[in-house]
Amino acid sequence: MRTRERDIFRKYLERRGLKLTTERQAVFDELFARHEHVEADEILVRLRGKGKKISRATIYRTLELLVDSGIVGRVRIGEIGYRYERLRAGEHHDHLICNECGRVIEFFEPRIESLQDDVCERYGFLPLSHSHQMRGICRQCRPRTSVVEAVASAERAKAGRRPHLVH
Amino acid sequence: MRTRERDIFRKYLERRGLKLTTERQAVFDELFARHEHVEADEILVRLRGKGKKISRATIYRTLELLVDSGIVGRVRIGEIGYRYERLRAGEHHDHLICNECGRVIEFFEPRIESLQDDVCERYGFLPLSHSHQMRGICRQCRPRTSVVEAVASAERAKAGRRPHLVH
DNA sequence: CTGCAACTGAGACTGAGTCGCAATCGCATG
DNA sequence: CATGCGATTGCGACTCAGTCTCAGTTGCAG
Ligand SMILES: [Mn+2]
Ligand SMILES: [Mn+2]
Ligand SMILES: [Zn+2]
Ligand SMILES: [Zn+2]
Repeated sequence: MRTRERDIFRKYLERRGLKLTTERQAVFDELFARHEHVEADEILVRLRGKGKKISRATIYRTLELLVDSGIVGRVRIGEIGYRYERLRAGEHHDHLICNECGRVIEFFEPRIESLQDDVCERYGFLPLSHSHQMRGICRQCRPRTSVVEAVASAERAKAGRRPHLVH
Repeated sequence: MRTRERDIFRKYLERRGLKLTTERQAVFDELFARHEHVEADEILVRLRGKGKKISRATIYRTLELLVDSGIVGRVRIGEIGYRYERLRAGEHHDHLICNECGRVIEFFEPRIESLQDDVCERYGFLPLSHSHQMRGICRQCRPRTSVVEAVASAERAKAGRRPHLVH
């Protein structure tokens, strides 16, 4: 399984004169085992839990390679740090993030993508990448959290760790 | 000047039983003096440069209040840390960020905003905030950096600090 | 004037991510 | 098999934005 992306990775390493070591294999396998948004240290504990011996530095170094090769995405989901996710070649998506349960919903809206290009053209800007995410309350959490309560919740949170309400 | 936002801030503090101290005034003034995307430590050195005595902790604490009050925005422009910008009440914008010169261009595209709501509705998601930014090469940097060179540049950068090409 | 909660500065602390380096590996060559 | 050599790894030190603690200060209400 995942031979498609494994090939891309192997070729990427080859082209750079790098080696497909067992450590790099292990990180790859862990990331491509299932689709999720996982942080670097989580990968570390999982691999260690499986009895594999690997260091934190190697995890980070390998993630960098995977991201550069284009088959892994690095996204800011929470306030701090990055999460990594496998990508299917040629596909793209953006994220909805629930402030209550942390759930991550992926979406793709071609009309938004196309309007982005319009905007860039308007400014003579050559787009190379973008990140677009919305934060709020997901379907599962909505019944429990009405609109007014959501605002109140944000209000309350100001005492402790407030959800990242940029803009 | 900026009495509109200053009033909002004052009322915000009042409602919470907090005080409008000289330190908080100073941070407010520095932020609202001109429109830009500035980091916390930059505010510190500027205020110190003006002979004001203020601590880093107070800067951060005040910025948190300003963001909570809704008159200041906190954005991730670079790879690390946040930048702060004054906001005009009721207005909103997103960002284009140049990978070459760091310039930040603000844009607002109502059709994107509206499509965002469509997407959220599709998933039963209640949107509370969003962040949307595109990275690439700005008009000023484009003549010097052709499309192919931009890719090559990204390629080259993989050795050193690569530009944040998420997705 | 007094009391008390809000504030502040200084510096210790946290935690994600990076870096330097010595030991090791994988492989090609003779 | 021995040698050479760049790539790789683990370890731990390090960085740096941001947070926290705490003791001393301020400012207002009673
Ligand atoms: Mn995703
Ligand atoms: Mn802006
Ligand atoms: Zn949820
Ligand atoms: Zn530029």
